Amino acid sequence: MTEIELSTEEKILKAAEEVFMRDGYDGSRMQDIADVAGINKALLHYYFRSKDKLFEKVFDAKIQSFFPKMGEKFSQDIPFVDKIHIFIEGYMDLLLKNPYLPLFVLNTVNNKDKSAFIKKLPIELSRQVAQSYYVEFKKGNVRELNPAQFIMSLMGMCIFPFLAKPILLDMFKADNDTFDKLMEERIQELKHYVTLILTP
Amino acid sequence: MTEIELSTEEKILKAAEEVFMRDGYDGSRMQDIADVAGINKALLHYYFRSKDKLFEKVFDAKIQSFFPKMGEKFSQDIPFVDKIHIFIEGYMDLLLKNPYLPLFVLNTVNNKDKSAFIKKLPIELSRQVAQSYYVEFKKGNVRELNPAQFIMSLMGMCIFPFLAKPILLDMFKADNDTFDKLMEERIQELKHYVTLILTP
DNA sequence: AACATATTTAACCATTTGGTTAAACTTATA
DNA sequence: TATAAGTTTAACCAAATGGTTAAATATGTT
Repeated sequence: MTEIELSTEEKILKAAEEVFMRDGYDGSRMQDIADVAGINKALLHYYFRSKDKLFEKVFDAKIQSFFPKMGEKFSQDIPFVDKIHIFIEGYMDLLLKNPYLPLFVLNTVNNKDKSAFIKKLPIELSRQVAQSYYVEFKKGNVRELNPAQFIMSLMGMCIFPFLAKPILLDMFKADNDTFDKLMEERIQELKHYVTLILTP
Repeated sequence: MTEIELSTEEKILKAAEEVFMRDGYDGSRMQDIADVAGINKALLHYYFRSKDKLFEKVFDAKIQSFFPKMGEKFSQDIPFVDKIHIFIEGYMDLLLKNPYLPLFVLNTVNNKDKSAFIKKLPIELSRQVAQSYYVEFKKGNVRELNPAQFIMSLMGMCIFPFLAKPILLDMFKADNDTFDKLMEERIQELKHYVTLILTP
């Protein structure tokens, strides 16, 4: 295990990500972030002027690391159902590596002071999916449905377990590993569901 | 329109519900709740000793008003698919009347200081659904699947649009009424989806 | 070495916030 | 009407919190 020395700026961003993800914007304390980063509070304000600025940096970084990967998938010239299967695999994989991200993003867009952050989300992606659906529908390869409703369902099915994770852990008396295994299983189950929904 | 004079306690609970739902626990201010209730802060502490106590009262009241109605539905002796259809109708209806509730509950159970609140949720309901599924599966009336995965999907499909509402409003350039109509439509669409998933 | 620049810290400040106190006002009841 | 109990308020308090300042310490450059 080679210890790589992070720069102070990187240490701060890493700590801020951890704390903001765990405690939310309002629940996070600058002192807390400083402690986790192993520095003091004034240094935090030296690097990132304010809590708001720091939060925006963290949010941007997470979004950038998360969504772009998804976009490419839909450019490929393969059947719509296969695209959705690939989406499910890729998305669930990202969620397994970033289990707190959904609540983080949803809280941000629902926060009265942070609703402008909606503009940072890749909403074109959903249009891409809808367009891709219609192409395939005209070919008679998929059942008739409202693509907007389908996308909401798809997202909901993928994301929900991560939002409700504490409830599920309690319900199944499970630990993190068991949860991850359940999510791995889930990938197959969801692929099955969407096939049933989409196949004419 | 007959104006009904609410008691101070009722006014406080109503205001607290509004503020906690909108701003979350950490984002809510006792002064804010007092203002909305049209009283002053000391009176708030006279009726409900602390922010924590008040929050718990609001949480309990919302949970009580929300979940019990769902339980009865599964006692009826009708086909499993019909039970799920009735669940979708009832649940979406409750969500339309309480659009902020999902984020409120999910934030609460994910909050490090509030995870004990998980115990207040009706997790037996999901066991009831699972049991109901197996009875029907033995009769060969439903496809083979993992009921836990199915329930997560069902909940996710119902809840997700309400969590992502600000994003959807922006995406569709829609207002609240349009959103509600989209959700009414969604009831039929979801009933269709679960039929496809469950029918052998 | 000398100088400038970047980094780090302890001490401090103003505001916000949950919560308290003591006094005043209502209401009902003996 | 006197008294007790419940209700309401203004003023206050201590702790927490985001943010600032000025001085100290490294680091690199000439």
